[in-house]
Amino acid sequence: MVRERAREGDPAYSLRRVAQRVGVEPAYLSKIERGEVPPPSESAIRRLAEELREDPDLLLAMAGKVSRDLQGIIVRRPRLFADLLRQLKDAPDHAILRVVREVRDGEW
Amino acid sequence: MVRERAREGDPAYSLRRVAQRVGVEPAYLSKIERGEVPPPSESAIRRLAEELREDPDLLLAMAGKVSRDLQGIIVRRPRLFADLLRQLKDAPDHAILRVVREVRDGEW
DNA sequence: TGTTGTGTGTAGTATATAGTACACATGGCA
DNA sequence: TGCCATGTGTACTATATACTACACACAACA
Repeated sequence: MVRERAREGDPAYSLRRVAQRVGVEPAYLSKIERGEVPPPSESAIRRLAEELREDPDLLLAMAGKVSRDLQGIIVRRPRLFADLLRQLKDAPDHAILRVVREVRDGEW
Repeated sequence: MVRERAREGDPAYSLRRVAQRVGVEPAYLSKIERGEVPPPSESAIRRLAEELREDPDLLLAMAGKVSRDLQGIIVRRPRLFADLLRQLKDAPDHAILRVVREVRDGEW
């Protein structure tokens, strides 16, 4: 799953070593990387992301998943956030970014 | 699960009849309503929502779930939407509503 | 040339998910 | 008082999820 073979050459990032540190069987990690098995659990993905210094939300997305904490945010105010997301579904990236910035800079 | 016993008195909305129309066993629906079992699948919740004329996103939220289509929106641009949601996590309702309206009224 | 490390194939398994099937007690009403 | 519909308790069950365990073939290198 896009293990950083960017770390190619660095033997510390061999499949086996990474699997060991992340706490899964090497055979399993191998299959995950090649998409031979369905994506692992959120927690395994998080451990992998940390190990590889990748964005957890990104790796989760590659697995077709959404972080539990984001789901929690939506679940607390489902109608509000459902509307928001569907509204922004096809909005260009820059428009969404602008909203993020607006909110961050406390326009409310 | 908040079956509309608002439809109290209307025998068409007895647990058994609703279960029948929704396509689940009465015993199962009974347990769902009393929280005796974990929430049903998204598709069962949707059928229930339609039958009871309730907002699917709301019923899904009560079950601690987020609609697959909303997840799909996030999964396509995880970093953008993750930021947005975390930014809006504690924003007051009216601020979020304002954003929804802004976007709808094409401020981009 | 034997050990060590590499990735991978096959087989199996524990737990969770999402229900079904049937029996039972209760209350109305004909 | 026999019948019918109501909600519910108990006991299963099928499928998916999330892995482990072990064996194998290959390559380097000492």
